[in-house]
Amino acid sequence: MAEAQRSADAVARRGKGAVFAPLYKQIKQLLVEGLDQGEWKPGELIPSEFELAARFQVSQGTVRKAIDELAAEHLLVRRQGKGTFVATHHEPRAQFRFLRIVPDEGEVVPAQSRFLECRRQRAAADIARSLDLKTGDAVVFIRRLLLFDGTPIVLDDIWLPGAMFKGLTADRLAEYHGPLYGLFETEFGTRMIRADERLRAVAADATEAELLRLKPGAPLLLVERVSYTYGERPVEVRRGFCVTTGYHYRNTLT
Amino acid sequence: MAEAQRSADAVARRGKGAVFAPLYKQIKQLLVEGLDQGEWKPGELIPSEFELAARFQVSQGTVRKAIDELAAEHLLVRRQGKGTFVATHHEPRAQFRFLRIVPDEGEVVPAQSRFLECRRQRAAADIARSLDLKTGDAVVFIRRLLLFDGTPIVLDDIWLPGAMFKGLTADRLAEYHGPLYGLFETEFGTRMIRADERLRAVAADATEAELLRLKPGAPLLLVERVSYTYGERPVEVRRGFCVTTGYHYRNTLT
DNA sequence: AAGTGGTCTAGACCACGTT
DNA sequence: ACGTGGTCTAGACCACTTT
Repeated sequence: MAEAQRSADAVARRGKGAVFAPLYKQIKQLLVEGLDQGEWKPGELIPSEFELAARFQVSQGTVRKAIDELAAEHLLVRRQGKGTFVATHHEPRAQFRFLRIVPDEGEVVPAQSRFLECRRQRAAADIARSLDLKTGDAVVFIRRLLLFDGTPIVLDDIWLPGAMFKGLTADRLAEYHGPLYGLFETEFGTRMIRADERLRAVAADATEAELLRLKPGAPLLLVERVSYTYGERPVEVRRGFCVTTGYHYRNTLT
Repeated sequence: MAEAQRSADAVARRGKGAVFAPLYKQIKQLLVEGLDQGEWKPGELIPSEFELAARFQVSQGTVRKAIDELAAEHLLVRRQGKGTFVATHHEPRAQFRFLRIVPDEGEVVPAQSRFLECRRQRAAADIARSLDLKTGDAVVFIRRLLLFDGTPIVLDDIWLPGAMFKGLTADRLAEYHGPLYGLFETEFGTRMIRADERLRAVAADATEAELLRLKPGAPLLLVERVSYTYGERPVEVRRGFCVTTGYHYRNTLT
């Protein structure tokens, strides 16, 4: 593309007072839309950089920069010699990205899930607000225990938008093995890509104490999470009560 | 630089069985060494991309990629039209990078520090191990309260290598205003660039309860931090006891 | 006007994986 | 041998800041 053409494009890209976005950001946005709309599904190979460059009428380097950022955000995964793939919660590398509770010593080992409840209900005001729903809208409520080495360590209460998770039942959960986000991705086409968490220390109430085999009043780490899919759309609220004797929540500040 | 020369370099870069590193990674390493050795100090302007390219005998694009990564890691800060600067804990943008305790509602506001203790002591075994010291080596111990809006919210116990923080006294702390890491950077030439944290819920003991105006046994969020400077060298151990009523620890999973 | 980082392009070659 | 991503270069122009 000639330089004069480039300049014209750069100008054309801005509307009257509209926000300016570099070409590679626009390409990035187009790729996210493709992912969001399911053009390429988790685990699949996306077109090569040159193919995408031809499709979008830009140079390969511009596509590369867009993909670079998407790979940094874990939406895509590059594999040298093979191509670029849509990230999935099923691959081992992504397995522990959202699991921050680990044993003080020893290996990070997959946890076992025990589902206690799974039913449809109407969203309370706070849950509805977090999920961008209206109070009283249908939600799926899940309660489960995470066991490490046979010991219950985390009690999770989870709320999901009912419209998005039709057909999610206790049986479906019980027969599934692997990370919950893998199930959501494969069975319901909803991929979690980001989450905000708020952590607190609280005293265990009677229910939590019984399920986690503690005395009421024992300190628990409460992790309140809101997870987002493509386009910053909230799709999960989770409250995890964690036993932190022998286990901790790990974090790296960068 | 001619392509044949390039190839020769690429081969020359590998020793016998030595690890391969792309040129830009090597440039990045050289820049980190310059930062570590104080060639450019926090807040200062580093040479332009073209100057660095000339110095290291590579193209500007290669220097750019090295700087890109260092900027992503918050070691450098780019400012369009002005140049690239060494990151500092004094600038507002970096102010809250290591402060994760925030009020549930309202603005993130700077906390007030009240120093309770500052003395030299011999390192206990666990502290020594975390700081890469020997048990019994000199360390500086600091105890302080962080107050938000006049209320004590965090009790921090901090250990620093004695050799690195000669001359750090209670008076020095008391007369200083601003983030602790700013003081460390300016007065002791030690810049914190990364930290690992382990979070737990614990019950307040008598001392913690008194200082934080709680009842003994009240749940507290315990944040154990090890901070690192250039080259992954640990330089601080911190144990923060946090009141999480009205405040929480915020985190984003990406 | 001059200097800096920011974007975009085009083309070369290297490293890796598959055919 | 071929196709993919990964690195490196060179040069153009844009956007921002200071002189």
